[in-house]
Amino acid sequence: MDKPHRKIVTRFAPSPTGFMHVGGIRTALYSYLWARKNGGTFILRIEDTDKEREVAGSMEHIIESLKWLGIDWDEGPDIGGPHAPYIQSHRLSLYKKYADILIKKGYAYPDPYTEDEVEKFRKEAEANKAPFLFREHRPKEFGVWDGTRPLRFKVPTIKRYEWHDLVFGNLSAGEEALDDFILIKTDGYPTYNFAHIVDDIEMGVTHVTRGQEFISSTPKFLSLYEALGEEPPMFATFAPIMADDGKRKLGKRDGAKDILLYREEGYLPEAVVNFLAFLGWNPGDEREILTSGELIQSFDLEKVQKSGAQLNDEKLDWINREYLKKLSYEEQEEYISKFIPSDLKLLPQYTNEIVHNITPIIIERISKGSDVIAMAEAGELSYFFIKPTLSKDSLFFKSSKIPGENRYRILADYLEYTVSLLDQIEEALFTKEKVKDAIWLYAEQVGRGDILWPMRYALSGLDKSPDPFILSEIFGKKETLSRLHSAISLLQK
RNA sequence: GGCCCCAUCGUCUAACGGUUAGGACAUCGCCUUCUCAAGGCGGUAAUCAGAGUUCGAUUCUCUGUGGGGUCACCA
Repeated sequence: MDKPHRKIVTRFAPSPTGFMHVGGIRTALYSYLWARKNGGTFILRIEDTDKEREVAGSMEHIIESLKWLGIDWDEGPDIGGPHAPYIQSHRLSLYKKYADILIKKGYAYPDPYTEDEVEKFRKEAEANKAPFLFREHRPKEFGVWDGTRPLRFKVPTIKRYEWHDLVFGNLSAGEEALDDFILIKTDGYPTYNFAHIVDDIEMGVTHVTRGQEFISSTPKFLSLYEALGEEPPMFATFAPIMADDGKRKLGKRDGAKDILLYREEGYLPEAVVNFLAFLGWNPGDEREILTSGELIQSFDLEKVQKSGAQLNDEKLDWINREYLKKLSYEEQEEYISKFIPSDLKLLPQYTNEIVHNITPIIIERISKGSDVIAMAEAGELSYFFIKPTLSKDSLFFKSSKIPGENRYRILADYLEYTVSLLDQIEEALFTKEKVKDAIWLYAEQVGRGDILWPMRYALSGLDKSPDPFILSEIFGKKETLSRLHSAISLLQK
């Protein structure tokens, strides 16, 4: 392995056509990790040469997405840099300069055909089941380009190209992959094919990371580098992230969602980064949870998977949970309070102390990234703040093991005795251990299910909830007894 | 249709040509002395098919099959 003598420069170059989803983010992440691993430069460049498809606000949205994930860049549209500007539409004179060089060298010419004529050629090729090649219709004489016609590249040599890709290894393509593509459109903007190469040359990009869809146009890029007399960069191509059925590249139609939605759903940025890094790469050992520092250290483009990977939401949930557990207590508290619905926050019962107390059990109960929201919506959080509305039927139903006409009175008696036991505990010592000790002997005698369920239900009002001991501790003695009394009086009616 | 690429448990993946094919998520079972969740322990589960090379193929070669990409004044 020879050491690179040039500083490594990578770039992420999205076009501002909407939000970022996992596919684009993963490409950005790999590019970023590679630059950071090698102490190189990571550039953010905006490729806005298609004014038709551009969506207003996309650039800001992309920047926000990357920042949320902690992916930062050394040069970019927001921070500038030695190769500014970093927005292609602000660099038109540069593309013109390169176009003139190509014209001078005889490697560019105005396309003499109308769009309809070109379309006809394309149809003919299709009818003959042959790939469409513009160069077969290349005019004998090149006219003078005045900007009213598209400027086309004249492929210098028609030959088979072979090149090395960091991910895919040795690749090659035949002559049919080579064609006279458009450099500058009639609207004056360069095409991606032209602009990205000019920029990569100008910005000194050493490693081009990109999606698999660009493999087949690589010979065109290579021949353009050749015509310009420039050394091409290293390529690292990534297989696409696949949709749920594993058969199609994940697209916005398949539910690929805005990466920022993950933030709203309660996923931590570190978890999303960890998850995406592992979608098509792994450190080669059995670690699954890697901090971004460890990711940078272990990352290797050559170990990136060649085949497309499917999104696995459950694994994301698991990773997110792991990160949630790693947060400090204060961070967990902050995280939880962000997801408590605002109407609950307006209640007089809502206090920082309660949030503080419920944090560990909420964290423990989160099984999905979006569970916090789900719990909030289902009112599962609210029982900490609002005294539950109980019904006699629920108590009866769940405690049906107690037979006979007197079951309500029996239950009430149980709860009364529970109250008397708890009442003996000092308020300051009202911990889950103490409560458990006090209740347990009694519960063993009476029947655990019979007594623990009504107690838990009286406290939470829910079928499924944390155990009654932890609930008692969180509510405190006063509130615990008050809730038990409410249940008793209901049963005595 | 031409060209290019890919192929290990359901999913993400590991394995100098020699491993009882490993791990993680999911799933199933047990434990965690009431529920749910979390946690602990354990189980089920894979080399696309067929040839060839080799003492020996997940690994190398070929063919087939399946899948993906591409053939724009989109990126």
